Amino acid sequence: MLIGKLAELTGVSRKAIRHYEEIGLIPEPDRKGTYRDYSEGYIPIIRLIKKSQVVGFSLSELQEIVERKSEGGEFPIALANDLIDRKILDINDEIDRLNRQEEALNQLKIELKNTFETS
Amino acid sequence: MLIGKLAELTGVSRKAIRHYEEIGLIPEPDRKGTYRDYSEGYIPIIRLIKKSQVVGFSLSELQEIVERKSEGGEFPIALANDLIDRKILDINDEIDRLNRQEEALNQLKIELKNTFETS
DNA sequence: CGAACAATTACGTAGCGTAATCGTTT
DNA sequence: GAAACGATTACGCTACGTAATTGTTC
Repeated sequence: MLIGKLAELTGVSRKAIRHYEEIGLIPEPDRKGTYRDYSEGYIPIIRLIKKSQVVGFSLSELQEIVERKSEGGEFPIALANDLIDRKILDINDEIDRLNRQEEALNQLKIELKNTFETS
Repeated sequence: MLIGKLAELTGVSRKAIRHYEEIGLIPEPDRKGTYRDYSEGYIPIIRLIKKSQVVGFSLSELQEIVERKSEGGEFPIALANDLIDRKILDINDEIDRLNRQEEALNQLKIELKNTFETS
């Protein structure tokens, strides 16, 4: 199928799909003339990338998993679990950071009030 | 003072300071020959930028406040309060998003387990 | 041949870090 | 003249969006 069809079926833009190819995340498909010609096998790969991004993974973090999937090997469960566990830790760190930012902002509000309030 | 001194006094890199100038966040300083020559007034401005970044503000969000400070006008309290309130809302949205991501990741772990576990 | 689709650059986004090359001040 | 400091490009990073221009397939 052509790139437009793959984009439609996966909900991922043509530009994004070409981007994945450019950075070596997915293998280069065959060409029908100058047009990229994707096999059905690309559908689950693109979908996996999309789903993974939604839960916070960057494209570089997906390299190894996607590679193995593209090679048709079995899904690397242990690796996936490790990535997930690390990502959960990262997310919690980020949440903590944001909570501290919020705290600091509330402090700032109070300081501004005390400094400028005409009471 | 030269840029190295300003960088040292504020804890902000020379490159960052030049960057603020490039994007019009701070006014162009005088030159002593080809060297940038900063007045004392730049110190609080650079420090304000740094502090604001720590609590989550982007450089573009600081444009208006920094401009007024550079012009020597009085500090725009109402504007600052609005920015802070909006930022707090943004942070809470982001925290919610991260919590949903974490939830999704935990779901994913369970699914992987159910799918591949040899029990 | 025209409609529909695709291909290939290339710039923009945020905020600088990191060279690389070269001029300046003491 | 050397040491120390500064200046000016320009590329790198994240993940594509958005043109702009041009070729291709039916």
